[in-house]
Order: sequence, then structure tokens, then C-alpha cells
Amino acid sequence: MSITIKEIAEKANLSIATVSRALNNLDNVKPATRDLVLSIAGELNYKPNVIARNLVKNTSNIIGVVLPQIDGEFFSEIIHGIDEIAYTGGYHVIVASSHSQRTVAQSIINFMGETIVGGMIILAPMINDQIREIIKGTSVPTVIINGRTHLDNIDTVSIDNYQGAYSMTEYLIKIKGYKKIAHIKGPILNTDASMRYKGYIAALKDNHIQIDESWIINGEFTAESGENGCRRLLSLNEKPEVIFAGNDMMALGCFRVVKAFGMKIPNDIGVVGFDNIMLSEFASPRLTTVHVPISEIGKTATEILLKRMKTTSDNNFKHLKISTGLVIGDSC
Amino acid sequence: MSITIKEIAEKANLSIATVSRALNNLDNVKPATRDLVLSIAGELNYKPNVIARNLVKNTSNIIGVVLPQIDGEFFSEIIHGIDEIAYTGGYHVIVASSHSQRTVAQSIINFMGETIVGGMIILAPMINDQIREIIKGTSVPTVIINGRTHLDNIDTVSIDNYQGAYSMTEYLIKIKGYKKIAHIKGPILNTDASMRYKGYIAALKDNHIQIDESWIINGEFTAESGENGCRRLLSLNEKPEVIFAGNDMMALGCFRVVKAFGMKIPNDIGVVGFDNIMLSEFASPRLTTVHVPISEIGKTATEILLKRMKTTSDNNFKHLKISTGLVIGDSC
DNA sequence: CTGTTAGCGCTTTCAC
DNA sequence: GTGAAAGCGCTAACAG
Repeated sequence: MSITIKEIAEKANLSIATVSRALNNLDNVKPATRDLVLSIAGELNYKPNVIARNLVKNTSNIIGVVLPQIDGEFFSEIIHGIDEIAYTGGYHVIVASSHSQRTVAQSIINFMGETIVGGMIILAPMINDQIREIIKGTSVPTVIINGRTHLDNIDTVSIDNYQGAYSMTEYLIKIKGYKKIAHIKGPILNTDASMRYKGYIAALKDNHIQIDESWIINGEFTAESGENGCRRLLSLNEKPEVIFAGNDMMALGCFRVVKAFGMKIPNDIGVVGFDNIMLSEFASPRLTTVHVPISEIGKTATEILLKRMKTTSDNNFKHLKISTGLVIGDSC
Repeated sequence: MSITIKEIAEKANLSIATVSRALNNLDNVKPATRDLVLSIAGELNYKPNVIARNLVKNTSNIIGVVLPQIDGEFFSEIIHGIDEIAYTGGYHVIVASSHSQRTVAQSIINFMGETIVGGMIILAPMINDQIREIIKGTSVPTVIINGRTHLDNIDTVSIDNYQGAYSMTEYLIKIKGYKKIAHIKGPILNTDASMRYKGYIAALKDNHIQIDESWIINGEFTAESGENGCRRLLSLNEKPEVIFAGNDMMALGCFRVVKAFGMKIPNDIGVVGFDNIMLSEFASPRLTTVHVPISEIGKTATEILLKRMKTTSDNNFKHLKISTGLVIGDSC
């Protein structure tokens, strides 16, 4: 059995109320008593019972993180980022990754229903009406990562996909001198994917490059879909000079196909990606890509969340964009 | 405000005690009343307040997972495995990954001190005395993954590193006909690493192959240490025919160096690894390696933990080994 | 400044 | 079978 404020109270000849106040560093405590309480607490190695505190305060120092099916690297880095900030603020991180048994929506309902979390971070690149409704109906402070930003009664943090794709495309045009730039898109409903596509289109337009629909291919952010897309592009009469894949996994799929076609990167065709996952560092040639500071996103989201958990009455919702950077490899 | 058993009790004209019993499916409840309670609960969309339950029961339905600094893929897969089993049993998963602010030991103390977890899963390839002491002193059910198995008052789950390394070495000898087999070890205090080394040695001995100390190199499980090890081996007068790296990251480090030396894998030298991380699938040639079912490990550990959390009085501690399998690529 | 008291929502004796 | 009541450890009025 671990020790409680009651025992401290006995040792100190005080009431539990005073002990509680001293421990929580409230104002109305005589410095001497506070010191006494703290020293006894230290001696006894007292640790507060968070469960009890949460019960009476009707909140929780646990942050629920809801993650969809995502690749390992993104998953672990984002949690690391969240955990680091949460820890320094005295919070815990509980994860619910969706899997065969559970969807994103169920995770959220579960968290709220069990009143087990005091705040939520939801990573939802494909936020839908169901999720939107659930979130709208809750009183648990929530931050959404990568959702559409037009949810304006909630804080959001997202990657600046548009800018990243724009920069990459402009780099291909202005620095590398490419004019025939193909793009393999991500899933249709994926916000990241569509913003990247828009950035690509905008950069082409701003640089007066004609848009060729046959060079724009639908993909699924998987290596396989990258392979398929690449195969389509390489079988065209009018081939592109470079392929801008919507993410690195698809770019690596392109690598495979290009090699299978007996062509060389970057001499015969260039390939660039988006995300800067670890795999792309090991690809040969090293992939040119857009770096996304994943851990940073997690940290930022957590900072915003903690602020909101402490002061509920702020109606000024933030919509932060995390900027990206180009990683120049040898693949174009 | 969410609804409580009190409200159900009022609606049903029962006491909260009976409602509680009905909800928890206890014996002494008339079927009719139980049905009534359950239907009202369903109607009102009642969700139990887990915090309150945990407080009175002095336990928690949260499982704490303590992870050291490990690579992204391992991290996410093991959590997925744990989470899947935990979820189906009605448990939550809280993670504490060590980072700049916190060590493994601190994570554990934190979990226990705050009485926030009802069970722990600790991934500790390098378990030390400090951690051992802490665990010994706790009453929280705990399962250790990959620790030394000679902690006999605690359940453990580990990879069968010995068997995996033995099989790989034997494969290299018997199927591939190699005789000059080098090994790059992992960190000295790492249990996985030392068991792999032992498996390698045993297979050599059993097949009457002389052990050449100059072909046994210390590594750190990182790509860089693999590069260094490989460089050492390639600069020997008597070069090995194949390098068995203690893990895939080091094997990929070898890939880089071999290529830099202008040599070809597998013709000039073979390279094999251990872990079967996703990267090795994308390496060219595809790495031959030992597959470790990471998710499986997480699942197994969780199953054992849940059992122990339910019945504390079992003194029969389990020490499970998860077996591995060879993944045949083209790198030897 | 400190003590008394009433709960937070739930489980669990102990009666009836 | 069911209800009354105590209490898990803590916080937060309300008194003094």
C-alpha cells in the first residue's frame, strides 16, 4: 500500500486539507507548514494518487493520441514528440492506433466515453463527417493534426504540404531545368495528398508550364501504387523527364520500376518524393525529397493542447502550419 | 456531464448497488432486473467512469509500456501488437519512450508512483541492476520483453536469438557452402546481441569450423558501426566469404561499404543480417536475414500480462521464447 | 492560515 | 435479491 496525504497529515499534526494545499503549492499556507509537509512527503516518498485527483477534478492528466494506420516511422516519431512535451508537463500519453478491431472513430468514442483522457490529439489525414460530428459533440480539448483546417472550432496543426510541393516543383523547374514534370498523387480523400497536388499545379502555372493530364497519376501512398504509376508513365510515348511522387514510398516504388526497365536514375529519368523517411536515405541514389519535421508536429500539437487543457475559456483557435524543407539527394 | 449509475438507479427504481451488480454481471441479481438495468443503460448510452472504478479497486485498466530508444519500426509494431490485445480485453496502453528527459528507470518509477498503471510491459534489451531493483520492489504485474531470462520472479518474453543465429549460420554453411563466416556483434551488454553471437559460435563448432577471432568484430547495432566493421573485415589479408551482421542496420552499413569498395554482393562477398526490418526489403540485392515477429512478441507479452493482472496468485512465472525464421534474399 | 465536511462515481461489505 | 452505508484518496467550498 502506498502512502497517502492522511498519513502525512498525522505525522505533521495537520488536517489533510492543509497537506493537500501545501502539496499543491496553494497560496494560503504558512511557509513553515508547507516546508514541514514537503519534507515529510519527501521522507515518506509520497506520490500523489493521480486517479483520485482525476476523479474529483473530473479531468485527467492523460492525453489520448489517436492514430490511423500509418507507417512505422511516422508513428514512432510523432509519439516521441508528443511524449516529450507531455512528460515535461506531467502528463501521460495513451495511444490508440487503429487496427483490425477498431477504427479511428471508435478510438475517439472510447477515450471520451471512458472519461479516461483529459485531452486528445487526433491524427486524421482523412477526416470524415462521422469523426467531425463526434469531435464537435465532445468537451474534451482536442487538437487535430493534418485535418482540413476548415474545422474552425478546434485547434489544428498541419504540415505545409502546399508550400513543400510548390518549393519542390519550383526547384525542379528553376534549378534543375526540368519542364516535363509528372506527379503521382496520394489517396483522393487525403488532405496531405490534395494539398501537395495543388502546390505542384500552382508552381507549374506560376512558371508558365503547360499542364499535361496524362502525367498526373492517381496513387495510394504505397510502394505498389508508385510502381504502377511509374509503369504507366514509362509506357507513354511522350515520357516525363522527372517524376514527383506524392510521398517517398511511391518514389521508392518508382525506383524499382525504373531499374526494372533498365533505366538509370537520374540520367534517364529523375524521381523525387515527399516526407524524407529513413528509407529514402538508404536508397541509391539518395532520394531528393521534402523533409517533414514529424517530431516537431507532435511537439507543437502537444503544446497547444496543454495550453487549452489548462485554460478552457479561450475561443481563439489556432491553425498552425509546420513548414518543410528540401532535401537534395542525387535522384534528379 | 456524462451519466452515472445513480441516474440509472433512479430510472429503474433501484439502488445504485443493484445497478452496479447488474452492470458487472454479478450473480445475485434477478435476471429481470439485470435486463432492465442493461436496457436503460443502453438507452442512456451509459459508459462507466473508469477512473472511479480504478480508484475503489485500487488498480487500473491501463497498461504502461516502457520503451528504450529504439528504431521506429520496432517501436510501432510492438505497440500495435500490445494495443490490439489490450483493446480486446478492455485495457488501454500508455507509452513512455525514453528520451532526453527521461530514462527507462524513471519511466517505470513514474508509472508505479502515480499508481496510474495496473500492469507494465518493459522492453529492456539492456536490463541493469537499477531496473532490476525497481521491478523487484513493485507490486504491479510486469512482463519483460527481451531481458535476461534469469529473472525468475517475473514473466518474460524474448526472441529466440540463439536459435535464429544458429539457423542462419547453419544455412550459410550447409546450404550455401560457406566456410569463412565473419560476424559483427551488437552492443556488449545487449542480451539480444550476446545470444546471437552464441548461436553463431555454436553453429560453427557443431559443424567443425574453426573460429577465427579476427573475423569477429564488435558493433553497436547501428549502420555506422556496420560500416566500420565491414571496412575492418575487407582490409584483412584473409577476407571472409560472408558477413553475418548482428542486425539488419549493420548489414546495410556493410552494403554501403562493399559498394564503396567496388565489390559486388553476393558475388564478391555475401552479407546477411538479423531482424528483417522494412529497409532490408528495399535493399538491393534483397537482404537475406532472420525474421523477427515483432508484433507477435507484443501480443504474447500482453496476453501473459493480462492473465497475471486478473489472477495475482500464480507463482508460476513464464519465460517464453518467440521463434524466428529465415528470410532468403539474394545477398549471399 | 487552518480544520471540517461534503462529495467525485463506483464497488463492496453487511444487513434485511 | 436488494438496499443502506462506508470508503477508495483527493480537492474544494465553507467556517472559523
